Amino acid sequence: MIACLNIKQVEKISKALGDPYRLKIMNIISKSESCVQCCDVSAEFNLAQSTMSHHLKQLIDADLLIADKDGRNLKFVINKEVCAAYADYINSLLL
Amino acid sequence: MIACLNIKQVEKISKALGDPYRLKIMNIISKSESCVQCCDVSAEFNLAQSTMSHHLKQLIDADLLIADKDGRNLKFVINKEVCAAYADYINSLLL
DNA sequence: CAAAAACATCGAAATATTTAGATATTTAAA
DNA sequence: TTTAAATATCTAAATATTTCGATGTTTTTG
Repeated sequence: MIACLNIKQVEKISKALGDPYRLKIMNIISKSESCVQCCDVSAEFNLAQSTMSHHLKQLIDADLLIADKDGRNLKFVINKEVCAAYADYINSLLL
Repeated sequence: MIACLNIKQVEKISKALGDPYRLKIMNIISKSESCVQCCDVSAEFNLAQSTMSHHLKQLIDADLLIADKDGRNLKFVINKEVCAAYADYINSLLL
């Protein structure tokens, strides 16, 4: 039922999560009721816009976030399927 | 019931898992029936001994592996509690 | 259409990680 | 007790990542 990730995907996801800013971004988006915009996320950190863009790209490239372009804004949601599959992979290590 | 990890621990664990060799090490140790020795792990890879030692250290420092010194050998097992707590953290992102 | 807003991309500097070789330490075996 | 085996540590080179500023693109607004 849950998608299965290969080891390369797991590596990429782990790498994406291995940064304090990107972890916080995941938390912010996870906790928000609705979609979160890029500038909402940026506002939380003291980082250049290009840096934030880079971090978000890594989360999107790892399929942890789904980005939806809405005019000149980007909105994000957690990719629940991939997060669940990743958690599943980790849990499979302890079987 | 499951231990709760803080964001710094999650970052460290993610970083530790964000490398192909270290992921493979986790898989090898996970799949093995009994304890795995350092030299067993090294034999699977074409890496210098010092490099392997470095990778194993990172997994141990992240509390993903428990090392047990047995004479001049090191034996490893998966730290199931920490792995489970990590998977739990990931799952908490999709609530 | 010109200006502004939101985001992406590029280039370069700063920093961190990976890797190997040399050497050290600890324990077992001869 | 010398030697060998297993692992750790140190140093340095190679490589990768992070960060910013400058600039580019797209879309909205005046």
